[in-house]
Amino acid sequence: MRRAEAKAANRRALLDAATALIARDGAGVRLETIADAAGLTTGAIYSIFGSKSDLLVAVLADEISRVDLATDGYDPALSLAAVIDRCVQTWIATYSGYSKTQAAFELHLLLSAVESEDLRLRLTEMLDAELGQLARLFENRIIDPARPAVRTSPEEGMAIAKAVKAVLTGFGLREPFMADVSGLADLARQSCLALTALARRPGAAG
Amino acid sequence: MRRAEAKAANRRALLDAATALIARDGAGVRLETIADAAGLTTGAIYSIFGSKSDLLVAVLADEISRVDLATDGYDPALSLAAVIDRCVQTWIATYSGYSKTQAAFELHLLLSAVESEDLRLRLTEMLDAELGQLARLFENRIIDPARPAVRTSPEEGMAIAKAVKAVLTGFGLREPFMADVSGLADLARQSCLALTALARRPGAAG
Amino acid sequence: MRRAEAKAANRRALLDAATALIARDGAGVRLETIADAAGLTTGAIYSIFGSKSDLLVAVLADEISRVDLATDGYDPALSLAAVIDRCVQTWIATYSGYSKTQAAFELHLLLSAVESEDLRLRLTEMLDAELGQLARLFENRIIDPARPAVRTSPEEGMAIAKAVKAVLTGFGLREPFMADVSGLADLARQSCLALTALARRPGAAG
Amino acid sequence: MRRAEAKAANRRALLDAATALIARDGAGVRLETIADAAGLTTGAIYSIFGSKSDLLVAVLADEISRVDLATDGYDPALSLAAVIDRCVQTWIATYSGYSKTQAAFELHLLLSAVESEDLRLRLTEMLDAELGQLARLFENRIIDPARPAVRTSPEEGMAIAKAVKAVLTGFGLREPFMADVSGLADLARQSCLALTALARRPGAAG
DNA sequence: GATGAATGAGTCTTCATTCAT
DNA sequence: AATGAATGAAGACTCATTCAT
Repeated sequence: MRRAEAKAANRRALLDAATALIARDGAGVRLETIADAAGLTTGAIYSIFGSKSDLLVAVLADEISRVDLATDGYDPALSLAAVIDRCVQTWIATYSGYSKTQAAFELHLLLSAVESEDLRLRLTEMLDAELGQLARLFENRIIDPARPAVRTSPEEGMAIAKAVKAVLTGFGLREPFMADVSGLADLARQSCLALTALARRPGAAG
Repeated sequence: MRRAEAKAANRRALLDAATALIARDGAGVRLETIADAAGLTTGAIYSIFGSKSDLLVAVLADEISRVDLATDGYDPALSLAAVIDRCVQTWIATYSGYSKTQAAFELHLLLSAVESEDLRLRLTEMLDAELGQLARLFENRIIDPARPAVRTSPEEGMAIAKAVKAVLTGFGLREPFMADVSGLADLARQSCLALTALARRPGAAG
Repeated sequence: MRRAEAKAANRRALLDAATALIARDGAGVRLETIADAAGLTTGAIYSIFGSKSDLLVAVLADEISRVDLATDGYDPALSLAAVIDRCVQTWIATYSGYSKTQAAFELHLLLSAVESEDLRLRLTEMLDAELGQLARLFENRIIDPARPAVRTSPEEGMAIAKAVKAVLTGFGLREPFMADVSGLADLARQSCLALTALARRPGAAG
Repeated sequence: MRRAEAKAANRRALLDAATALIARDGAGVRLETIADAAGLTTGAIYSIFGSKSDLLVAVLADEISRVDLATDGYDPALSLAAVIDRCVQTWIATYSGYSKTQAAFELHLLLSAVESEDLRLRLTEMLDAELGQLARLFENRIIDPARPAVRTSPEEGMAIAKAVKAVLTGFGLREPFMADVSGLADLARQSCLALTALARRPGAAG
């Protein structure tokens, strides 16, 4: 089984090299650059992934699966705000932690997917799955600690998931184009927390 | 001065053609395609703009200046929520109105800006100016109609401007990758309105 | 007659600008660069010269006519060596005097003429005329001061003219590609003087 | 090692095609023309040489190395005149033998080298090496058969080398621009032989 | 399974030239 | 006579992809 092991190792090396290079230079990186960084050749990419597009998809899936892990094991007793806060913190830690390259990475991939129908469809699938996970995290949550019986509906969970993702994506995308980024992470956090309003029922306001 | 007029007309024709084509096919469009659509030749693009990169910048500036016009003339008496609502409505009308092409257009431009340092710098400048306009729109606004004397500070105006822009950008970017987009515009609107929470002072909550 | 004067002035300005720029950048210079340097536009070049090729010919003719002037008025009593020496001195003074740009200029023109049949033919004509002048300068000259009656024949004059021109051209062409150019002008001079041997008859050696 | 062989063969085919085409059409030849003539594609040129400029350098180096071979194995006992004569004969045989194309070829390369700083520097290096070889060929040679002990110094060898090269270059360059080229090769030969005068010491004349 | 040399389609850019003003 | 905006043909270079080894 040496062959299989070697192939898996090469696969991982290419994935890592691609992730780092896409984050730095965008999805426009040359395959040769990626192959060189992984100590292989472009031919290996075709042996393992089949095409550049497929490599991008694999890189994206790999990245999303890492984030997915982070959405596991949230205490069902946490309030909506607390869950949102943890999600955002995780997101910020994940993306800012890698000194902005990770945020750039996702943006690069998302944006290049706009150009490719093939990539777009697969990405839609993956993002939808991610959204579903997030939505489940946000449903059946206490909205107002003063009224613990009132919980978010699945629809509200999905709405909040979409909104949270949009906010994080938006901040991530805008960040490279902002002259003053001080306090931006905190603003992103506050903005996400403000989204709890999406679950606040008219009747509850009284 | 026929010459100047002709040049201005050609410039506009190229700008319009480029805007439409970038929205449809991305910033990767061939210059010849743009030139053909404008009834001119690639040489004209170089005569007028100097390079493809400069054409992109011009298209972007042109587009932003159109949006700028939309931020003029807001009644100073409007509440924060009302102003945000109007902004979002304008944005939705502008971008959704063009059946997704405009959103795609901005994303395409952002994409190419991420790849090009030159473009990124100029875009930063333009977006900063746009953010400033928006911030001024949101400052000194009534937060809670019940207490008309309490107004948003310039800092809050800027924070809300950044957040609103992030939300709209995020929804715009995510939209092409969502399986179910029904009610998305309304969700975007509600999300932006939720951002009024960014101006709600701790002391005011009591 | 203002028109004619202005045209002549423009013609001269373009000629000077072209000469300087070709010497610096080669015959590949853009017409716009030349026009700019002359304070005119490319259209003016077409009004005055008709085409780039014609401009190059005009520049060349202009340059040769300047050198022609230098071949006038040589004392018929001078020996062959003395005449050669004066020619070389003049050449060196002319070309080195302009801090190497003039030599580069002629080389640029000669070399670009290799590419264009049209230019080549006209250049052949002009260089032939120049060669004829030079040949007349070298014919009927005293070869050996000890035997003043023995003179160079017209054929010898032509042969020496061709050889002198070849030597000067060769040094001029090689010069930009030499690491050590110290003493090169003197070497060129000595080489030309050595060419007097072309007129030394076998019988004269005894 | 079939791969390496194939690559070497392709390299040679491109070099040969480039040499022939540059001689015929100048350094301005299209890469596609060269590739076609070699039975390859432009991509191969980039794979093997990296750029057009590098191809030109390779062609030049290749050509010079061929001439280098011709400077080997000269009998140390030959007199200066004899060595010069052999060099010139070789040169004439090489360049005239190819019915003007080789001369044109070198001129074309020199031309493009004048325009490109990069090429110029590399050419300077190569020509300097060539000059060194030639200089060694001319040093320690008998100047006057009557006085075999008197030999050329290294400095004289270098001076003669420079002069011989200049003469040959000059004749090569002028040749395409001469109306009457009959006897030109012989004139070039006689001119080079006349350069032995550069080694004739004042004291030796008595 | 990996190599890497070669492919070949794709596109930006340059610039001599034209011509309406 | 000069302007300068536009033309349009030409050509270098890139890079994802293929395939014989």
